Amino acid sequence: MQKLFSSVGRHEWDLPLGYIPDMRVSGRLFLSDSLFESLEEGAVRQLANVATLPGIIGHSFGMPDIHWGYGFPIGGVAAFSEEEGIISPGGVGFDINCGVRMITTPLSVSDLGSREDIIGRLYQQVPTGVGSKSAFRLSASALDDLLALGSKWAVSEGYGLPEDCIRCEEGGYMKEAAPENVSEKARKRGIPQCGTLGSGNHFLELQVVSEIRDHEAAKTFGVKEGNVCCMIHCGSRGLGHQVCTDHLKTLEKATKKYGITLPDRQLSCAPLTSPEGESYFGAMAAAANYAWANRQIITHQVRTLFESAFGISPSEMPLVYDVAHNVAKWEMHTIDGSDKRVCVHRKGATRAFGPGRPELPEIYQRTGQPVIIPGSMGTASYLLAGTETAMEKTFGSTCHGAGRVSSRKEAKKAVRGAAVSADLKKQGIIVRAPSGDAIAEEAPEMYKSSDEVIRVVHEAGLSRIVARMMPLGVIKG
DNA sequence: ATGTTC
Repeated sequence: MQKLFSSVGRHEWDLPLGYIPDMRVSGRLFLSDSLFESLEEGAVRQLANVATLPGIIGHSFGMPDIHWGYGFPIGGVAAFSEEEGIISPGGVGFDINCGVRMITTPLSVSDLGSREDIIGRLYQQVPTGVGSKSAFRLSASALDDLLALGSKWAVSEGYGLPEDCIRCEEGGYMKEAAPENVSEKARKRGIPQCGTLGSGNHFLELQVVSEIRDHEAAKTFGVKEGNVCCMIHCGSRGLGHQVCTDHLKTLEKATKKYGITLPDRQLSCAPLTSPEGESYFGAMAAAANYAWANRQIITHQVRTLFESAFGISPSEMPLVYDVAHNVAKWEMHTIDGSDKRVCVHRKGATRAFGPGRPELPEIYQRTGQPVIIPGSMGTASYLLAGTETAMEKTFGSTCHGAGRVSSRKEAKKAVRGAAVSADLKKQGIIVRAPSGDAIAEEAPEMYKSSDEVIRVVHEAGLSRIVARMMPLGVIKG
């Protein structure tokens, strides 16, 4: 695959116009030589397919964790102009605003006591698994407020601290949310699931900060070596999935209506200025808000448990940041020397805004935004900072994690959950999940190393390593 | 990712 590309910088490669017909811009892939070995032809094809979409600006980008997805590659980034551009659910993903947040604690590993005990209590507190339901009751009118205001709604209901919201992208909610564009079916799925983790690679993990690489930024982010922290990775559950399904149907028709020709029907889309495009945007934003509220309520559950287990107050467990890695957003970017409003799709990619961006809270103005990249189960996670280079090269974007190397089906054939758990326990890592299969599918060896993906984004300048965290215990769906 | 195939 590598010979298709030309080198244009450190770990930076160009997929030229003409790889497939009708590309409007070239592809731009960030990858090391060793990661090229596992690059799928299908993902390259998808990178090129995205480059044919109307109104695309700059390049169709692939992050080093790129892999084959629905329509767009996972690890894909594309920005579209306000005038000519489109919006596509394939560029967001089914799990709208799947994302990650990180909370610090003042505890050291020895303060935790029995890891089995605390992980067991977290497992009881936070429902996990496919179709899991929350003890938390949400009325239909509360759901409307939640869809409009995300984390801000959750905090106003008492599930968090006021400063939590400013430590989320968008302040914890997208103002463009249009709850009225979320179907009854999606609402029905969403009502019982708020405050639940879901399944697959979603997790809640206790980690220890094992290494600090940038002491100044770590201090600003409130991260200390040897301290325990908590990482939460989840999304918009059945509600977001249903929003995607519903709008794919209308956008498939809209694609025809507006005379857009596509190399792949999974790229169904509509002009950003069309009623269909605007309707999806509003529904997507509402689903994104659901995901922020979901992560906020889970945060509250964790803080409540830690308060009773260790006697520490919620304010001693501040949020470092909350990042979205499946979403499309309006952002201002400098293009050919002038500021332009563009719609940036990040699908399995994380915003990595550098210092001085007005979207960032005052505390992170000098460092750039915290970028949270989870590892697979049992492997390191990273905290990084956004950079000026990301602003210049990738519309302020970086990777989102380590990609799979084996399918879920292959994983279940290859390993047994009990054996994976036993192996991790030998390393001192406790795992709780509703089924053995859930653990087998997520076994560390079924994923690429996050270390290599992180090395590429750091060396390419798309973000800067601040700290590395190792898992202590994890609950999975 | 997902009431794991309306």
